[in-house]
Amino acid sequence: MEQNGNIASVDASILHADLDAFYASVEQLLQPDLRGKPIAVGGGVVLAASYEARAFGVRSGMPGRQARQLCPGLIFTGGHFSEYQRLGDAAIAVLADFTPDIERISIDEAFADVSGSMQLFGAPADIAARVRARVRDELGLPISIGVARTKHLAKIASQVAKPDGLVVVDAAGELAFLHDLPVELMWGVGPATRARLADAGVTTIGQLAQSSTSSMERLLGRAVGRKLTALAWNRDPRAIQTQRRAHSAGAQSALGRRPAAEAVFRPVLQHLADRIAGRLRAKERPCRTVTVRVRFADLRSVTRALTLPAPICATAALADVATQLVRGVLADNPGERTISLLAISASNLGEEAFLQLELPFHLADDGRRPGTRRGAARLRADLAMDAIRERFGWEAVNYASAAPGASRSVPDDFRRLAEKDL
DNA sequence: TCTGGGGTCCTAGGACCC
DNA sequence: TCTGGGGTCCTAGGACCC
Repeated sequence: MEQNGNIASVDASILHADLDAFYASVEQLLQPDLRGKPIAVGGGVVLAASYEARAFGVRSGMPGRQARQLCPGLIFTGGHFSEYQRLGDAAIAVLADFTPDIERISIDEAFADVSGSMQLFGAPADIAARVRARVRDELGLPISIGVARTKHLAKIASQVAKPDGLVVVDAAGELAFLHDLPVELMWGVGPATRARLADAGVTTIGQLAQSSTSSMERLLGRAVGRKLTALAWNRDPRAIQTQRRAHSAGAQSALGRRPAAEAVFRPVLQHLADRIAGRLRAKERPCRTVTVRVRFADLRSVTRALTLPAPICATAALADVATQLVRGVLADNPGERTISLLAISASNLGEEAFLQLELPFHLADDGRRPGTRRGAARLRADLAMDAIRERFGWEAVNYASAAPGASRSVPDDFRRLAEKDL
């Protein structure tokens, strides 16, 4: 179109593509008798709800019981985990046929910058239409796309486009499009921020734009206030990040109501540590900081972190540090005798291959002295286990002290869908 | 008798160093 | 002896997103 690349760059050329009600749509694709019906993926909690179910007020994250009350005919289904992964990847691959500049946000969502693709494939709006048609024809799934000059606006546009739609915001119409919308459509405005803004009389993005940055900073804190005013004027030129590595890896398990006893929490921590440490070893990214979270029966939760002098990636080392931290939490909260959730997170991840470290550090029983010989033996055992799992599947071997499937929690296959690349 | 599980970023206070 | 400031790392908690 234009000879000058700079002119193209001010056009609306960022796409945000978002598969609609993704897990629910996959189930309706695989089970044709469920099409047109209110369905939910999950059980104890709704992980995804079809649009037919959303019409009754069913939302993801909602307890299953409440969802059933809102929608008596609701059908719970799910379980095609490998199909979720395959179809999510396939949809992103369609996008990748039009541009290499893709930032994948999750299994069902991605940004794409097509500013360099226009000579080959036409205007961004045409590219978006072709992506939608191909995902529908080749995969059988509905996908909504927003097109705008910035990521944030493209994201809002795709939300407005749902379900199964396309919204293009051209450069001249940005603020007119934005300012009538409610503040909660902005990335970063959740229940707490929405309530604070409402108390100040701000419910639309336009009203937020009319407020001074300093008043928003006082109301919401420096970073949030500054960010939201920038977003309200569409002054947020963040670039597509094609290569993103996670900064932490974690795992958690809801327990129902269990006594706060070592015999209860130790096997759970062992299992969580096993899952996390296996990922760290697979990507050769040992961690230096270990954080645990203990949630009590009343849903109050307490976190405790420890940063080690050297990185670790042995399952037993991670489990031991986590156990000591949980002991500390319980000792400091003697009134709490019931726990409802345990979580471990590993952060401060190294870039170096752990195999090239001198020897893995292990926090000894006195909490200070490195037990390097023990650590090396533990790591060798882990690597042998990793190799067996690589060949025969994750369930083929286990630590005797771990608690596989300890509660009626989500299957590990499902958990893996949400893991980000380390 | 049931409020999941994987992440990111920000804030505030304290320790420590220069 | 008193006084001051900036930078970095760490910890605990909170809000948010998918």
